[in-house]
Amino acid sequence: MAGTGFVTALPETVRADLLARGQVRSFAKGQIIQQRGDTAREFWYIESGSVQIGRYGVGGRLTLFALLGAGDAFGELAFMGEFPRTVDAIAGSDSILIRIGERELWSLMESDAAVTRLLLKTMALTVQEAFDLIESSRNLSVPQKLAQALLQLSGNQEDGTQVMATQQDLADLVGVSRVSLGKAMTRLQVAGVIEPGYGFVTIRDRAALREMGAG
Amino acid sequence: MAGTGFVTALPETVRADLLARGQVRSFAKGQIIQQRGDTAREFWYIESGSVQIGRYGVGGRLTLFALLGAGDAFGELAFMGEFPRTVDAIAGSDSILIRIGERELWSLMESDAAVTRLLLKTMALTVQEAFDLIESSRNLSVPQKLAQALLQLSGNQEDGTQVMATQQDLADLVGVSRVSLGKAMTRLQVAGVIEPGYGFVTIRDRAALREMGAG
DNA sequence: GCACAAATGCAAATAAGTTGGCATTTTGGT
DNA sequence: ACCAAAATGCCAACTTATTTGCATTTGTGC
Repeated sequence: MAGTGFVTALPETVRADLLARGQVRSFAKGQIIQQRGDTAREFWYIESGSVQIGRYGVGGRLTLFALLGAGDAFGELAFMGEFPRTVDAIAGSDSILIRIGERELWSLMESDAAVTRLLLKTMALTVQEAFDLIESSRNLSVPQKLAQALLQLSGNQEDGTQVMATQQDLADLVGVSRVSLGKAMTRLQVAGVIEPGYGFVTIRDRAALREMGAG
Repeated sequence: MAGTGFVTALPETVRADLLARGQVRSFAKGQIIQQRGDTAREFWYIESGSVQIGRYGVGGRLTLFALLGAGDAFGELAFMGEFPRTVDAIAGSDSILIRIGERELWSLMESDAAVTRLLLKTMALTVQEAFDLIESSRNLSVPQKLAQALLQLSGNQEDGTQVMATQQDLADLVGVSRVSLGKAMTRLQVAGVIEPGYGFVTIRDRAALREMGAG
């Protein structure tokens, strides 16, 4: 369980607060949680399941910015920016989310300065990771980009973790075709750092993966 | 004069405050204003000149995130995020900047809530534009990307404005080789929407440019 | 106005990725 | 155990962009 790091996981203390104040919502796989243009300013915490953050362009073309997992949160963007949502959020699998409304979040921020600081820091981090994504998408080969994506998706787990994502998911995230991603996958496999599965990828050697992503 | 919109221009009232509290610094073309890893948390306002925001990777490879101009500001990122700079800032031409230190900015934020809100909104906007950049870099052709970049760089000026940037600058910003950018430039030229110059580009038809960038 | 640096123009070879289509494998449900 | 859907593997033609190298133009400083 871990996101791309795009929205960092919240500390336990904050999580408890959110669970207490928020409402539980469940979403079926593929269901839309929010879409571009929504004016509702809500904050979401992922209790279980996974959420895809991206944009559906013309022609059904999908641009993924992040694959979030349990423990991740999202929605601080429209909240801070005071403008409509500019990204779509879709349940990547059957998921249970905690919804925190605008008012609840404000009061939470007031009652606990740590929450505010966290949101700010999170947003700043988001910018950095967006920059990282831009930089890597320009200067790295597909295998390298895949290596980085898998590192992020596997969080800080030990070797042997499974990243639950199809090759299509990863392709949308990395920004290449499924064909190219498949080839990159094979490259990483023969290098012995990962083991492809059906709907998931097993991380064999994080250290080597990190090395490939940097090179 | 206008930036990519990455960091929106500040309102006049705030500008006056900054000028009053900040220190004037001048930088020669090519001079480094800040670089990755710097721990100083400063906020900069561009009085005149231009600033390149990006990263110098291995092999001297440059990834530009924004070309800022007079009226733009930058530096709120490390400020909010409370971590070292993760981008380089370099004077694109002889420039005069106003430096606002960490303490001054804090007091400014306290004395005027509008400043805080502005910084937040600016940062949220930055994220959105970073997402825009990612999306367009994946789904658009080079001419389309160039059209978008030129639109941003020309701000809201009327037709006939000159964007001061070399083809190499634009290539680094758009994320393609100079050759590819040159071709795209020609395409836009024959379409009659721009007129390339030596070190600058004249915007002939913003409406048409917008249309090309979207298609 | 001359020399030099910077910026642009151009072309062929090369590399990388996409597209579209189809076959194969795996999984979950009945 | 079987079937349908989902995911993966694979191929060839095509498109796009990069690389390398050099020529030409434009601007700047003496």
